[in-house]
Amino acid sequence: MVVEHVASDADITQAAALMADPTRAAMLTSLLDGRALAAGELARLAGVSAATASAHLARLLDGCLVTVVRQGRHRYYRLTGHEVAHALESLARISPRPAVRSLKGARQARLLREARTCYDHLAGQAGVELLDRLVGGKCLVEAADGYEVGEKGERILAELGVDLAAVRGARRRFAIPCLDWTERRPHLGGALGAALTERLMERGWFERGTTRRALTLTEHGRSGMTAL
Amino acid sequence: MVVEHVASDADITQAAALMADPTRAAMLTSLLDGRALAAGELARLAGVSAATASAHLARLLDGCLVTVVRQGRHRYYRLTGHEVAHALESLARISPRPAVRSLKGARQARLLREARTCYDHLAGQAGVELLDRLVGGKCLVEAADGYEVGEKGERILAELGVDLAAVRGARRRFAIPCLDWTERRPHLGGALGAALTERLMERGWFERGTTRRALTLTEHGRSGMTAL
DNA sequence: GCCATGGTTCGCCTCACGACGAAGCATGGA
DNA sequence: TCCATGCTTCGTCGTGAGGCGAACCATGGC
Repeated sequence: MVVEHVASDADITQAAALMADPTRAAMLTSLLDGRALAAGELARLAGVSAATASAHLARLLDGCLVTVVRQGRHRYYRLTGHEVAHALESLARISPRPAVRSLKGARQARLLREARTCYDHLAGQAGVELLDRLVGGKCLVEAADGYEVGEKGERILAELGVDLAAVRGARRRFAIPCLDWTERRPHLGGALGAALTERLMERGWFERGTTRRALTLTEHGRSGMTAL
Repeated sequence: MVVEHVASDADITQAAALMADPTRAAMLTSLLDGRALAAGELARLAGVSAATASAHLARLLDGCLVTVVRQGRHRYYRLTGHEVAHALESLARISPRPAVRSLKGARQARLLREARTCYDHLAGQAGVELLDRLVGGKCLVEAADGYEVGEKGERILAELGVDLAAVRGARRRFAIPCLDWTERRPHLGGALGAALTERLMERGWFERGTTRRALTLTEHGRSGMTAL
């Protein structure tokens, strides 16, 4: 009899070891807001090669810290659940400085939930609302392969500056529902989602926050959104 | 710009790395109940040599996960604060099984708080109460070097089967206050604390729990305690 | 069917970490 | 003063984890 609490210890070391590597920690903290990110995106964020990232993601997957969803040729990784996020936060809270950062963190998380970019298109509460309004107003109609643009939609998108012909020409799915991981409902992804987001940014509907992927809906954007 | 959240990441990896090693995890979980344990005790619990344990403890100290108190030739290590305990618990909660164990853990922690052994003497609520009663009843009186036994004390200790002469002959401090890390008040340590605890166990005041260091105060013990 | 792109697998290298024994300090008791 | 004990420091060794490039699958668009 050498060690007590054997079972607990094993669990702790397994999870802790997965979080102990800088590369994996960068990946995990990037996923902290609940989004799902593609493997390549995570590799870029962590600053490692695709091969290295793949190995790390496989280990995180094996340790049940993340789950993966295949979507086309992408694999979207996401934290398994709030326990993982919770553990990451409690670890970050240890050492030098105390509670100050946690307030900032909570505020930042809230901002990210309100509106953010998901890779290159709008997500968060605002993203989900936008898709709701576009579909509800028959601007977009569900199609076999995502969404198609209705008559009213063509007019509105043109007004917003979206070049539909160019969007259709992109080497990319046209308009697809993308599951929003904080709202658990879809927002608009695909080439159209990206182009529309770009135009809305240009027209001042949103402003970039401190985190770069965090967005805030401006007054102008709010009135534009309700007018849809 | 490669990695976001740089500061957080660093903190996470540092703390996580310290918890990721099985030896350190064993030490940390042994300290989870808030006690302070001597370096040698931790080495034994983790199943490593004194040299190895020393190196690990130095790292834990450096990472601010534990603090140390020198007491004679012993060095008592203890978790820095509840954040550390919290992080350990949240890590243990990840992976395979969900909440079931946490209930068991909470129960066990409560049992340990009520009564336990601190190396070889009584600690926890019962340990603190015992010292309170012994001092309150003038069985023990404070001395320069801890406690001395009063007239009434000699009689009572004899009744309980404590061989005072033998205790005084031990190569060890006679009777000292030992800070109880869950109650934050002293219980009785030293040779007398150990001998008295041994006698009380023999007389059935306490029964060993599942964790071996956990004790439960029996009815017999309860009446004996109040009669002091 | 062909190419471009996103991910994974494979093989190799490096280096940091953990383990131990022996030796070195400190403390406390006789 | 001397010894026993508790813990740390030092030197050495072995293993394992992380990093990369190249080659290998899978998917989607033309």
